[in-house]
Amino acid sequence: MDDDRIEKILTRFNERLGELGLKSTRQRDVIVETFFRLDKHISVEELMEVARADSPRIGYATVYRTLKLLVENGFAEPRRFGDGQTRFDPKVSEDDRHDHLICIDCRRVIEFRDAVVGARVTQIVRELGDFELARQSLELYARCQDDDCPHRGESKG
Amino acid sequence: MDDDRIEKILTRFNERLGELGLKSTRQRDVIVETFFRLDKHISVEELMEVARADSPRIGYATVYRTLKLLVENGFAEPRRFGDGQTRFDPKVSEDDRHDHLICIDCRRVIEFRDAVVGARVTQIVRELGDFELARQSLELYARCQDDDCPHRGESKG
DNA sequence: CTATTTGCAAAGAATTTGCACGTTC
DNA sequence: GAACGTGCAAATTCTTTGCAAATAG
Repeated sequence: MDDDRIEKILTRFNERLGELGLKSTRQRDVIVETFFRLDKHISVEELMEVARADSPRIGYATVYRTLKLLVENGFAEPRRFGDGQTRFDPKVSEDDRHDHLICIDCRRVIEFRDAVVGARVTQIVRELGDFELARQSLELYARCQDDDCPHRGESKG
Repeated sequence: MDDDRIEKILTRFNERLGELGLKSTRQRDVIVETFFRLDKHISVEELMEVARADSPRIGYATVYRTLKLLVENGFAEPRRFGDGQTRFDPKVSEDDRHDHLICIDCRRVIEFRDAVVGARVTQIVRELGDFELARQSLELYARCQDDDCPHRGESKG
């Protein structure tokens, strides 16, 4: 993601913090910028590592707390792909929603966007009753048939 | 789920164990029967508790290991609804797939079945390349507007 | 100045593993 | 009786929390 866009998101986030009576801090800025710069479903560990290049004393707690704020305010979506880790996907607007296909052999993750599913989900929510949809996630677990897929054919999941 | 169906599933599971060179045991039988009798996305803790009514000395490790076997062999699907726990849904056949809507305020979980999403997923997988779909999961996180929903309007997720 | 935030270390929660002993095939 | 499974406790991993010191508004 380019710097301009990141700056805009950061501004939006800091405005939101203001509304909530919370403060803008150097650490939060670094974490948020790093998060959007990396721009993919990233684990806390990966984010920490990169953020520490900027601010070496940033702690796990701060990263977890900042990610929580991002999620609660619609700037990020948590994802679980079945290895033990929670990953986070940046979310700039509703339009940039995407979902994932995960190879259960090689753990490769492929993103895809699909309007049909999105439209149908809207309909389903309406049919189920009076709900306000906050976020959604569709994960497809599959085996890729690539020759370079390690453990090919081993898994049974 | 009725006893007849459960017995059939248990037989299928034990046959599968045989194919893999693994053994049928009293504990596995109890866990599998309990799991299908409860017949809903259940946590390990809940399953343990009920299974122990039958076999008081069953341990967590055995339950985790048996659930893993069920998942690997297509008899169960792991689910994560955003509280810390993994839940498991029984899966008898492809036809009985369903997905979930989770209220982020009251944590109520509503199941739904939708053929449109299912059909579209098949198509998406084909378009993405050479994959063999193993399982899928669609979760919708929403706020219910019920008066008895606790924490109504509090969450920001 | 006061309330919020940070970083650290400790606590907590969920899950996995090592191993001596039991059980199936 | 050889191989696999069980139960326990300890270990691991991920995440949250308590608190004294630092910082933002």
